[in-house]
Amino acid sequence: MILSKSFGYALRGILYVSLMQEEKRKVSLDEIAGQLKVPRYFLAKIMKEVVKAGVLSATRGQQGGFFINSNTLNTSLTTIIRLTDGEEYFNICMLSLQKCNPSNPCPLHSKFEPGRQELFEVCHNTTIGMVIKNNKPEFIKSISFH
Amino acid sequence: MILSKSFGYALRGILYVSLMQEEKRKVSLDEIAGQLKVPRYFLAKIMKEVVKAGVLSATRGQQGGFFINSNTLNTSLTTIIRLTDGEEYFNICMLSLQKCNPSNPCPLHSKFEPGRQELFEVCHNTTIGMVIKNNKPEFIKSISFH
DNA sequence: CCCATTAAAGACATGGGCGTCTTTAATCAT
DNA sequence: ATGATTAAAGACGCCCATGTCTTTAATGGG
Repeated sequence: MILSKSFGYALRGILYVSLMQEEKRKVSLDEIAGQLKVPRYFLAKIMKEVVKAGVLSATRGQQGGFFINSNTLNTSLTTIIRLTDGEEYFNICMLSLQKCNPSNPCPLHSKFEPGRQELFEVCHNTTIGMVIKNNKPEFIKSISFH
Repeated sequence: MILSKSFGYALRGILYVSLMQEEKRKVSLDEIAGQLKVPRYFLAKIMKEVVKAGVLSATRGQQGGFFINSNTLNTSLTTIIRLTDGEEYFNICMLSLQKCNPSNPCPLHSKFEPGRQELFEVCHNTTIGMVIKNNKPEFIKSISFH
């Protein structure tokens, strides 16, 4: 697995809430999990972190739920990866060598660098808002199919 | 983790054996694990698979150990990844969507494709022999440091 | 032939990602 | 106010990658 399952759940959850927000309504955990066919309780944990990080907002109680805030659409994929896959994700050596770094590289460091850099750039330059922009009719379906 | 720890252990083990082979000698598991500072018993399991796949050869008994064969230097990184991270590694959707594929892509499929392709190409086009070629004096050290 | 040595094979333990359930706290409709 | 609804928080279990140990089988030295 290049990225964790948690990342997929988090991103899809955020995208779903952002899409629904066009209708100015809050979205409950049950709705998200149901629509995206994602394990409800597990998603709850992840969404809690997403809210804690300020990427989404949420209120409890009747008519409560998740909703976007001023950060949401500007959030980059790297921000989400940091939440779900850890701060160090982008620095871990492909050979799992702790001391590998640009100034003390492993034998494959330079080989892997372009691909890793490309993936990082894409994640860094892609925001939730940009993904939402490409608003195909089947968008919900495309993040719901199992 | 982009690639498993097992991949790092396998690759480093294969590289070590290949380097020692220049002195025409077999290498024991104890030597590999000791030199590379890798969990001995865990490495044993991985090396068994490496031998079973034909990437290295091995004999038991006194003066036994691991040694290279006609496949070793031509083995690509993708072959090793297939052993340690599974056949499907290169096809898994970044959002963990099972039905995501080029003809039914997730919203980020095309974004991730160039980076993934780059990594795949590098792995596919890089062989053990090519890595050995860049034979710096500190090569052993570079795959040994923890 | 016998024994030390070595990889192969299999049993078992651990840790973290993943998943489920229960309890608590907040919010709103009534 | 009260109760239904909702997210937050925490306890618990499962599975698989990782790691350890023991037993078995093969090989070569003496």
